[in-house]
Amino acid sequence: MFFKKEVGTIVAYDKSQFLIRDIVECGQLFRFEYLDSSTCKIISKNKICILKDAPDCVTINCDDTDYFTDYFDLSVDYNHIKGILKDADTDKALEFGKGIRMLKQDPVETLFSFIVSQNNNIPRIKSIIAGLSESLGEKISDTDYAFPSVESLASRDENFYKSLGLGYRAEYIVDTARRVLDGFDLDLSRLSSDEARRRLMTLKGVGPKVADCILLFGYSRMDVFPVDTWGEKIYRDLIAGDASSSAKMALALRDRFGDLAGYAQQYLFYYYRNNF
DNA sequence: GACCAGGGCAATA
DNA sequence: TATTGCCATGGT
Repeated sequence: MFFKKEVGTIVAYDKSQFLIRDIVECGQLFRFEYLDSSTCKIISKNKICILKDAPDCVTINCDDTDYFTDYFDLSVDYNHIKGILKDADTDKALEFGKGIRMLKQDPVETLFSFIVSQNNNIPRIKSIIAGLSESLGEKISDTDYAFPSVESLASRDENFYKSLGLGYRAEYIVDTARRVLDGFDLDLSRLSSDEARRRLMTLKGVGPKVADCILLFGYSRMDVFPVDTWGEKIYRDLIAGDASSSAKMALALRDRFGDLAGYAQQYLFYYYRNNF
């Protein structure tokens, strides 16, 4: 155990496996904002936390310490996981992103966020999601808004989302919001990851890569390995010199890392994206 | 002013 | 089943 809960604060003591920068910049999260060089605000669903970096620890200020203890996956020892994943191919990535936590994000927020993410860059994804939240989300502080509910997302039409800069993804948001309201079951707990992936892919705007991101970040399915342009580079370096179809590359990478594929993917993605 | 971005869809073969 | 062109928009 490397954390302590107090009233309104969680203290994470082990900075060899908990670093603000690695957590927010490794590509899993879009709702964060640096307040100064050592302070960062994260909004998840309808909850806010403030992370502060200190010499020997990181403090997490929030109203709901139980929620964020789970959110930051604090009961898991990531140094143990890194020990299992460590080999000549992963060594540098594990060290580079040593402070990563796999955030347990809200399924609805993850679903819509990663529909927005397709063929898009991270700064623009962040600004679009901020716009969605400000225009449709519940106000939760003087300056902050919750991620919109499915009901509010379904209440607007395609033109509204185009005006927010969503482009051709506008219809995906409208269609998916209506599907969920119409009874699409977001409880995937009884399904295998392959079954869950197939079901998510019946939603418009959700293909193999986005489905894997939703499973990994929204459902804590660690046996998936989302493959995008960076995943392709990782495949070429670690598995084979030539690229294959994204489905086959994802399968090969899953096969290589097994139940820890999702962790491996995050360390490798973050390392590749910042070093190549 | 290209080129790219945490890709997916629909039309082809 | 596997490939190909297109898609809106803004960051770099």
